[in-house]
This record gives sequence, structure tokens and C-alpha cells, in this order.
Amino acid sequence: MITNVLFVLDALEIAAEPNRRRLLHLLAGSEQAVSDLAAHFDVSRSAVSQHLLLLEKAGLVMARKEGRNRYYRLDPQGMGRLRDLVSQFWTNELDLLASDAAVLALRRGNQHQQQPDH
Amino acid sequence: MITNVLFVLDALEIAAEPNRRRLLHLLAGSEQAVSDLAAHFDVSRSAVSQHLLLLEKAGLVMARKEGRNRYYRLDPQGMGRLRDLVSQFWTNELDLLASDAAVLALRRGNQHQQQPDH
DNA sequence: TTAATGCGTTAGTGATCACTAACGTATTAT
DNA sequence: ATAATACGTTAGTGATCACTAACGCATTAA
Repeated sequence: MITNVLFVLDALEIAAEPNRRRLLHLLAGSEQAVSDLAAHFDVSRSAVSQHLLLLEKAGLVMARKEGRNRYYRLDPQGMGRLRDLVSQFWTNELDLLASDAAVLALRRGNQHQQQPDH
Repeated sequence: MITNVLFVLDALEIAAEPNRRRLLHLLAGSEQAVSDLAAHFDVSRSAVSQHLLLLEKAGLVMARKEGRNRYYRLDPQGMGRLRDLVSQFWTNELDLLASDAAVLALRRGNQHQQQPDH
């Protein structure tokens, strides 16, 4: 029997969408039903539900059914994988380069190659 | 005169796509032309070019033209903004939850509510 | 100069996205 | 019981994505 998951989704790519980032944060506090979550957004309940379904497919959240509600919560396993992806991505190398932004903000002279202060 | 950028793209969302993550890493080392970069990928030069154009639109990379080459490099300013987005996203709260994955991996008994060890 | 080659971008595509509208189902009220 | 309400999902959409094929323009070779 073949399940629904054909290709494993990239957790970081899925999590990066702004609304879904916000959903993950909201769920970090406690499990919540779709409507509860939707109350924090401008978009419809339906849109939120679909974002949650995507997050579930990516293994980042799980759901528990109770009455007519579906309570979503974070999946620690998936969040662990996500953390690994994030830390693989944001290396020291990139961090160094990003720090240059502050430097550039100070000395407003621009358009010159990176030039080590000998 | 209206420029090309109508809506500011979300840098994190744009950066999260796997091929583009890889491009940013490759560019962390040194500036490189499109063809140089494309050599590291299975997809075509064209595909890589378009990823770069998107990254440029998101303010994460810049280009310098020389001869018939276009040398891309990271934009420190944009990378700084990206770093802020990443650190805003990956809060301690999420990190704690992700750490539970390790715990769950140890004690293999599953499917029980989070239950504080009294 | 003209032809050939190499570079990056645009044209064109099928697939997927993010969303609202419509729906099915479960609960509550009458 | 039946009607009304509340919840979440599926149907249907325009827009965007990721990609290959075709192209335009430099540069190099003849």
C-alpha cells in the first residue's frame, strides 16, 4: 500500500513561507485547532488549513482529532530535522559575510572590492 | 520612473529553495560567473541564471559585468537582512522543541502525550 | 569582415502555489 | 427527530515556479 507521500518535501523550503513560519511559532506555545490559528491571520480558515496540511506532509506538525476539532501540534522529530537544515544552511561563512553589512552601514563609501586592511 | 521591484520579496522564502541555498554557499567563497556556478548543478545554465536573477531581486546577490560574463557575488546588506530573518525564525522556543527529537529517539516508546516526569 | 563559439537571458511549458468559494460532516439547539 | 451552526477539507482559480528550448549578443577564429 502506497502512502500519500511520494517525494519527501524539503522541510526548510516548506517552513520558510511567511504564513507557515508564523504558524510554527503559534504552535510552539501549545497545540491549537485550525480555527484558533486562523484567528491570527488575515486569510481564510481554508488557507490556514491548507498551510497546516502542507506542514504535516513535510513532517513538521501532527494533528489530533477531538470532536469536530483538529488540534495541531509541532512534531519534535520534524522540527529536529528542520533545525539541522537551518544550521547546515546558515554557516559561519555566511555569517561573516552578513556581518559586513554593519561595516558597510558605517562607512558609507561603497562600490569597492573587499579589501583587507593590511 | 518605476523600477522593476514592485513587491519586496521575502528574503528567507527566496533563499530557502534548495538550489538557491547551494548557490549562496558557492558564492560565499568567491564571486563567480553563471556558467561556473552552473557546472555544480544538474540543471541547465538557464535554470541557474533564473535562480540568480531571483536572488538578485530579493537583494541577496549582486552582479558585475565583465566581457561576456556576469560575475555574481553575495550582497552583504541583503545577507544581513537574511540573517535577521533566520534568527527571528529560529527562536529558543523552537529550539527547545526540536531538542525533544533526541529524547524521543532514545526512549522508543511513542504515542503518548507530553507528560512531565513528576 | 564573416563564421563559429560561448555567454546569459527571454520564450514557452507543465506543475505547483496560495487563495476564496463551495462542500461534507459533526455537534448543538429546537 | 430536524434545523441551525461550527469546523475542517475539497473544488476551482489565477498567479507563480522551475525548468528546457530558443534566442540575442559579445568575443574569438578564420
